[in-house]
Amino acid sequence: MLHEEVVGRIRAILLDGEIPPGARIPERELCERLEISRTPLREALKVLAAEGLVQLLPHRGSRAAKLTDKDMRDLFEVCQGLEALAGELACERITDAEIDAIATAHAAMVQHYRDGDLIQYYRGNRAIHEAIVTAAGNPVLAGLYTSVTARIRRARYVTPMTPQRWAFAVKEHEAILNALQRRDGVGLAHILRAHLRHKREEVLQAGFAETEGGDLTLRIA
Amino acid sequence: MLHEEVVGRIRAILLDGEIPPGARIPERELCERLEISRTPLREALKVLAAEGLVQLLPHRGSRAAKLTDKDMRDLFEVCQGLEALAGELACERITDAEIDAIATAHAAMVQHYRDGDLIQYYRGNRAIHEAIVTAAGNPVLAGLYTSVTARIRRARYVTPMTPQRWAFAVKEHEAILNALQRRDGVGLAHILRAHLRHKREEVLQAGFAETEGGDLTLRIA
DNA sequence: TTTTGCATTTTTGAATGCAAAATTTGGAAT
DNA sequence: ATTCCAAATTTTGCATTCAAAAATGCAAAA
Repeated sequence: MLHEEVVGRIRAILLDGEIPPGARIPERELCERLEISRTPLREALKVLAAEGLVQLLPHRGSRAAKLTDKDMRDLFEVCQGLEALAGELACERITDAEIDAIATAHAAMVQHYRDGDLIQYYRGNRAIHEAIVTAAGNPVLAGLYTSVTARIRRARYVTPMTPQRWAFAVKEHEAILNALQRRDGVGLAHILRAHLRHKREEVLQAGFAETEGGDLTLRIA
Repeated sequence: MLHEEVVGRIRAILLDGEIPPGARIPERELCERLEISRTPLREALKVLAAEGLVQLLPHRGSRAAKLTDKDMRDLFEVCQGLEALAGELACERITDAEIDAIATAHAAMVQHYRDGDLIQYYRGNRAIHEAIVTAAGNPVLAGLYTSVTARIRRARYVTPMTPQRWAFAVKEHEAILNALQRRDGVGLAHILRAHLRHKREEVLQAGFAETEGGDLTLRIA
């Protein structure tokens, strides 16, 4: 198994919440499970620590990183900046085909909204944001975005989605698609920022309780 | 020696250009020099690879990362976004004392400009930008900024600084300080973006020739 | 019953050793 | 002289091993 693959698999374990935030990472167990020895495992853990997903305590092992409210706020702030930048760049560089693909994804997402399928809605939502970042054509930006969103998602916050908020989010997405189609970079940046600011407010207001055995289910309040 | 220290020392070696971009990283030599064995060294190299300073080639060792023009462009673009964000946040959060400190640093930098001391000027310049990022009060942002600027600086580009360009850069810095003092976040963001865009154009135009034994001296054309 | 000090066990962090892969070297054939 | 191929050497990647640090458990004392 290649180094990058080891990193990827542990990252997945963390993102899936299989090892909850704050929990110790059992080296021996992971070694057995991944069928590797401690050396490559530890190399991977150090990389993930640099990414912010793992916390290394000298001589006291590693833990799955636990985010504070402040961390969460900071991450959202950066994410806003990255998405706004991506939106501006995307408007300069996106192809018609890419716009069409996003429009299709948008329509599918709206259908999930109408169906009341929150999980599929979130999935589609994410795909759209990622498509915009990809369309920006900047791998450095894409890398940072992936890393930051992973850390946010890692904090398995569960905001109770209200019908009003949901409806509003969909409206915002209409505006996002519209700005993209008009290739209005500045406008898109503004909308994306506002969109994320709202999301952040919801999340922080809900307290995104990062508890050990926290439940993962998406709720509709 | 602690893990973080090993990473730091190797990073310094790379940033100093002691191992030039594209050159192989001699594991054995570095081990002897840092007086550590290969295990911790390799852990550090993997972390630096995740940061983008080192390139790992499976079964073929590691090299100091070499940036293409595209990489450089991407890094500058992201840097612009990060600084703009930092500027906006800084205007919301900066204290009077911090503004005073930056004003002092600015004055010192202008004096270096008048003295024609390019090295000191660059040093002061960097300090100001870093102070703005710090004033944003967002460690996540600060971390990304550090990492991105390190990679840019790593590409020891040497733009021949012309008197006109230098004078213009100083003018821009006056505007930066002014916007900060007025706490005009949007304005500051714009200025910072333009400032970096100009810098990028200079660098890319100069070709930032990333040659093995490239000279490190700062020039005034 | 709770707390403190010490011995034991476990776990971490690093060095060494070994097998596999790649590079280099040397020689032969064209 | 050049090119191609095979052997030798070097280097990589990982498993194992070893020393040190921290956690645990237990007994004795308050």
